[in-house]
Amino acid sequence: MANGSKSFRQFILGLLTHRPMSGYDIKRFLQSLGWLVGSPSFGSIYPALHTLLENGWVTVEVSSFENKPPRKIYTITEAGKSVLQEWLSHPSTDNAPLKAFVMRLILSDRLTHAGLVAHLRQRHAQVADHHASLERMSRELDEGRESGQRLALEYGMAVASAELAWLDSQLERLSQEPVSEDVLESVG
Amino acid sequence: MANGSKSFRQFILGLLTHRPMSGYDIKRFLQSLGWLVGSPSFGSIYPALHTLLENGWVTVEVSSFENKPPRKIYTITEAGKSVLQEWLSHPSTDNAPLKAFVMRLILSDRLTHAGLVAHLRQRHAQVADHHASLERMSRELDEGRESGQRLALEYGMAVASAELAWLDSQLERLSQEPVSEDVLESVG
DNA sequence: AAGCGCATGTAAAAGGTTACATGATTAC
DNA sequence: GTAATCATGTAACCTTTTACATGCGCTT
Repeated sequence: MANGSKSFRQFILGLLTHRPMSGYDIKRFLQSLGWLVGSPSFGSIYPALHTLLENGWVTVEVSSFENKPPRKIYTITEAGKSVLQEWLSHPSTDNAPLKAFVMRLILSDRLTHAGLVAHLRQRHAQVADHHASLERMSRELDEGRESGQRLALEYGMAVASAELAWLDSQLERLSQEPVSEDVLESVG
Repeated sequence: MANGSKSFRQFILGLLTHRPMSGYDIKRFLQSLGWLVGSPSFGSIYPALHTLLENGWVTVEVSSFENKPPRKIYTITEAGKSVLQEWLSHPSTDNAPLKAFVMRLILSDRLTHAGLVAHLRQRHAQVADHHASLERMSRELDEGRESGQRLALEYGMAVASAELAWLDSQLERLSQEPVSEDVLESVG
């Protein structure tokens, strides 16, 4: 494929469902999100937008806004919404150039209730595996030796535990909450 | 530089201070560590080892071990220990191809007590910034709108909080614990 | 008119994965 | 003898960063 990875273009396309944005807007948004999704450079953002445009999934409009240099505002098209929905419908089996879990979480407005639950559950399973792996390594490690490695394992387990707790609480909340109209809608 | 990023070669070199390993060993070790540091492929591990060898920072020994196919065991040299120490001595200002914090944590055996504290403190400051950024975004977000984004922010804050708590507890422990001989030694 | 912040763009280089090729050893 | 696991290696490809180049509009 031409420019940027598929999942990255998909994510940008998804962001444009929130509101029309320029490349600069996207950069700032991702920057403030920090390492939750990473902070891609302009060198990957602009080409990705060009590809989305070529595919007809977005439209551009140059907008000179209040004494500011002209900006290119990108808006998602119906075709764009359609392919996005198609992408979001099948769960991400592929690997994650940017943190796939958070990307999908940010776009979870466009997921069904069941889709969101499935996504959280899948993550829960993965993190539980990860935690178990670290715990096994920790047991196999000699007492006293390689204190740095032990420190890293404890760090990993602490973070994984917190993530599992959060996922549990969200899944709990989702199981109690009545299914709202919002999350049932698929395409806007 | 020739093969692999500098920080990746540095990390591999550091792992060899624990014990001599083959490329295969390194792969399995990183695999069980999961996404704590990422799981680089053989295509990046072997070339990195070759570069370390060319620089004279490691030596190889082919070892046919108990009915198994021959393996190339890499051992760190004195020159290797020297450059590793040099790398570890100045704090990582540069960006992180693999998770720099965890990499350094795993190698923290070779850090001084003060060096480890500094490393944890630096991470603490970064995570605190990150958390503050997410909190600010959360406040700026309209109620009810963009529920996915809010979910992602809460996720990020939950994980960041847990990390801060862990870092606090470790820094607390390190401030109480008498400085041991182990962590004062720099080169073995 | 020089400088700065905003904004877009692109080519080259770096970094890493995928896919393939090779070969030894054990088990069937 | 052939399949499976262990083990090493490499080249082509993909993605992303780095480092530039460009230009508008405001301020001094």
